[in-house]
Amino acid sequence: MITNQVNNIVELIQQQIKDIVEKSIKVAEQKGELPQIEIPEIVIEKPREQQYGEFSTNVAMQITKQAKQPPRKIAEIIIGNAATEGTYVEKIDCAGPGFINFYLNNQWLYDSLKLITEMKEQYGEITIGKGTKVMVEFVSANPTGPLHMGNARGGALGDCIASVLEKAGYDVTREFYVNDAGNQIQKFGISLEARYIQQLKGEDAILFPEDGYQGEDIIEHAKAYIAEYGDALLLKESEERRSILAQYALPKNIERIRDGLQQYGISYDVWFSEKSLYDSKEVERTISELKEKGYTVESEDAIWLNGEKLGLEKNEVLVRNNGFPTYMAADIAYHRDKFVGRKFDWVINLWGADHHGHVGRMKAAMIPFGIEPDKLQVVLFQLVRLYRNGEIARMSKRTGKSISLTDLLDEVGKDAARFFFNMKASGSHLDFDLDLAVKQSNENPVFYVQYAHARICSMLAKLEEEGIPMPEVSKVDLSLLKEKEELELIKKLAELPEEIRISASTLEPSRLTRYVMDVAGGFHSFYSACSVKNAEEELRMARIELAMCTKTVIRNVLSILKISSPERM
RNA sequence: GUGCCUGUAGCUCAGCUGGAUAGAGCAACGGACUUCUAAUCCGUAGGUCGGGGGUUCGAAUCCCUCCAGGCACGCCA
Repeated sequence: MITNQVNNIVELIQQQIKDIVEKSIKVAEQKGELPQIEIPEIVIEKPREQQYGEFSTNVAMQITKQAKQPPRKIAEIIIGNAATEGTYVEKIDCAGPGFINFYLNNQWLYDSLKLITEMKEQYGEITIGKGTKVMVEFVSANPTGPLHMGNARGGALGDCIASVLEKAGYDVTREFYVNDAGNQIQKFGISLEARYIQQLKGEDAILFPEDGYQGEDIIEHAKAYIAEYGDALLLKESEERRSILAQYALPKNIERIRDGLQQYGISYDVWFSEKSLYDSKEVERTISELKEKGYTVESEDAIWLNGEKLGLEKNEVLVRNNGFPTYMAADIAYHRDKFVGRKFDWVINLWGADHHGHVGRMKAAMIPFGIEPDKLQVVLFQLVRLYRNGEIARMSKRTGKSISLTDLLDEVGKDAARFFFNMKASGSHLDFDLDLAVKQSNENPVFYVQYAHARICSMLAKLEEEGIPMPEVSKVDLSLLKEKEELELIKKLAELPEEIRISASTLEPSRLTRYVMDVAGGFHSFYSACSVKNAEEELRMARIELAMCTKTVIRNVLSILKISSPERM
């Protein structure tokens, strides 16, 4: 049944079932048992209850009106005409109000194990992306200070979304947009200047701007500059002084951000500079194009994006009355470049939920350039609350400052951080329990999963030590695996490609985190119910094969999440 | 005030393109280590799916309304 084309057995079976149903309906039409039916999209689902088989469909209920017969009757007719030869389907019956339930023979499970053994680290890879060029832009933190918890969640989410899309066959580019131009860089310079003067001439020498960056890191930059270059800037014009200080500190901050993300397991394909959009006149060009196409209005000495024409609630300023473009203008130019300049077919942005107001505007702003707005997709994630000792934690234990990504990594480590941020759907609020993340106990799901992997490794090592030969899949009789725990575990393993498919299409890698917890649980149950070492030789071989496949699946999922798979714990 | 997100077991969350008796982990309680790692396993208990209305053969899921929490409504980004 396995061919090189098949990499998702669950999908294959669902297709088989759809074919069975469609053909059966056609046959029934010919026999006159059913009138001509416009067959709807056949939905195959997994029944909650084991007793209802592996898959079920509700077509009989969907076509009740067309068939002019009660659903159970229709189901009986479909079952009566179903041809299951050459498929994994063993039995079909009808239950409840008219569900058609499909029971499979175990061969699909054994074939899945063979598939895992053949594909190894590639198991789980599918081709639904068909090489589509997709960009995932995430974190894109302001380089005016350290990375915070929002960046940490966005980083874990964005990176894992990118990985999942790669597994699903997309051509993925990870990008960081560096906001190295515009207002906040001005503010950065003003803040640095104030700290610089305060360092040299005392706290009261200059009033620190109310909307300046308050962080300690600004003071540290000022001190570092003075240590390196002294007080010569005091003699310069303010504007030049600010610019020099900003240009001094900015690269340092970007470097720190890069290092922090590297520690976190994230590396980007592209670091895209906002400033480059000004330097290349791309912002200007974008604004004139909007103007030419009639999407702008001018009033109060400013140039506005015509919101009404784009179905928006209000107009948005593109060029201020002082002649400087807004962030919005630069962002439109940036996204135009993603599609028009760099030819991405699909662009995914990860933004904190506080930016949700910006989503509709940006998508609409693509229309003037002939870009389908839905090609720009924004994944919003809710913000993070840290808990320590059962209370909201705002400050770092070590530094006393607000908790940065680096602090988090120091405190809980990369594995726990990435696991926890990917445990919940992006849209749900996240309470991050710092105590739990480092707890080495069964309360901590990271350890639960990693322990399953370590347990397999150690078991296999022990068997090898005792001189027990490792199996060759072609010689193993997998059909010996028929204990409940064995079958449950294999079923889980067989679902990986389907889990990847769903995670990719919903952009929810959290699904995989929960999946790998299930796999680990399945293994632990198998482990305590079925002895490998003490099984009769043939069975032992099959069980070793199952354990090795489990190891492969856990590794593959953890590697998507960029979490380590320890061999011993 | 307007818009968006969230509300499911004691806690943290799945399920939400409508389907069969609403699921999982943790916590609680009771069991299992002379046996391949007990960082584990097995079992028990736990629910007005925020409230109320509606649509439907059927609603946690769709519509309306109210309540609670978060966020956004800048010539900030």
